[in-house]
Amino acid sequence: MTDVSLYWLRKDLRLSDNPALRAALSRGGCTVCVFILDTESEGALPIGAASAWWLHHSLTALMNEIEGLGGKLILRRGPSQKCLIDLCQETGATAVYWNRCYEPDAVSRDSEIKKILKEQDLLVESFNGSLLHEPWEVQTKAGGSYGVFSPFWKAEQALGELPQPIPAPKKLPALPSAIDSDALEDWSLLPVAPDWAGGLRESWTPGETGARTRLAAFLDEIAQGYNETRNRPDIEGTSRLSPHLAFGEISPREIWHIALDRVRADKSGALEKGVWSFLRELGWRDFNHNLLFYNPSLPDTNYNSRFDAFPWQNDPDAVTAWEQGKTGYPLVDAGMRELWHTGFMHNRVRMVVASFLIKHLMIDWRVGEAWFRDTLVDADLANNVANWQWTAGCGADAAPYFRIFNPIGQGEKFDPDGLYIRHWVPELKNMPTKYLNKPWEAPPDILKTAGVNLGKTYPKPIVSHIQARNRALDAYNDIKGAA
DNA sequence: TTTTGAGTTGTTCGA
DNA sequence: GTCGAACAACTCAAA
Repeated sequence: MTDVSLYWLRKDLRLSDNPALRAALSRGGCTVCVFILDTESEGALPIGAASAWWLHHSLTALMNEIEGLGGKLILRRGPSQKCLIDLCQETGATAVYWNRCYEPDAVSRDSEIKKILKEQDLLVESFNGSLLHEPWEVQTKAGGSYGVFSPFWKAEQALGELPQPIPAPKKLPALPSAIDSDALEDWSLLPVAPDWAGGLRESWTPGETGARTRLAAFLDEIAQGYNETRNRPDIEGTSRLSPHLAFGEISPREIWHIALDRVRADKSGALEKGVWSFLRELGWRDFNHNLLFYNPSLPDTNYNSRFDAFPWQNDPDAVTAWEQGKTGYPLVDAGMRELWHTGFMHNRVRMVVASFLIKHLMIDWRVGEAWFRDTLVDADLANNVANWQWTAGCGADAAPYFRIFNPIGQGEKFDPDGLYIRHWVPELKNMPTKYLNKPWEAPPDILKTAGVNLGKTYPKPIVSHIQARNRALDAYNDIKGAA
């Protein structure tokens, strides 16, 4: 009679550099891999439609990988705790392993499950499979948690070398007997009618192999110029690894090692600067998870309570215009349409559209956060919430409030030839570059030649930039002295 | 305990 | 067109 171990997958849909999987396998005997679709546990967030699409394809890729190694991925749906207990009974498992999650609801759920399973005399172990360093590893000299990025990053780097990645297993033991598994198709993670996923299919390859290909392409072609190209939505200048990271298809520690190995092998030294800027973004990812871990109310509460008095506007029409990419500001609209079409938006444009919603429209950052979480393939609570609060000015280490992005200037600066705007806002594609970001200033004959009829073929701006800017500055001024 | 230096991503205005 | 300063003080983290 061999021991059976359970490996519970969550945000770690990969075989490489997987400490929980290694622990389960190293116990010998048989390892049952299970993914649970949990929409019922306390605090379980409804998964966004774009993320659901990604999850479906990531699980498909993972199932193929596992079967290729002789194993099987078991799918179950229901409250995590019940599914795990059922599976232990069905398989006779005596140990359960997982890689840790850090969101408040996941932490409390997992702690409870660990306690219950241990009470049943099961061996339970959890690991870090998702962060460079876990929140409690990076501490101030006084033993507290960091609220400012720079010292956090400095302290994190001072922790020393990260362990080498764990190689993927060469084979996975077949299960001794048949174990019930849901069919992935029955989870209905894909859109049926209408099938809006065409843009996603063209843009992405979910799964561990897709993640590695993306990283390799980034290091080969993009990393060297990353410092400059990262700000350009009109060119492929970023890594686009965020959804792969969000689902744990590649570990940040493995990215770290692969990238730094490339820097060391590069005699010219041209890669170093870009790669370090990129790795710093992994530091931000850790920082955001750290913030959420120590501030569990971050998703719905201003980190800086002074903003509790901010006069957010209730304006459903403005929100709809923003969501649909019909604000009349071409860069904002391009970004929102890219998001809707591909489940992604370039980082520079995310800042512009977020600033626009919060400051020009004075809509509560939580409204934008919810929309992003529902539509982004890389939707991640910690990153999303921390970045929205940062933009609003109420977050940790936040942007100063008077930093209000000018949607016109940002377009002229970072999409200088208008390629990005013309792609996502095709009704403006014949506008001369000079007026592309401000079609309302174009003379009538230019508009006519470009086939643009403002208010008909493309909206007039829903707010005036200068008036909206001044209104936002006034509102900030009003809450300045608030407690 | 007090002091000190520093702090992702911008815009506007006036010289 | 380019450049520096103003925009706000406040809080964090370390010495």
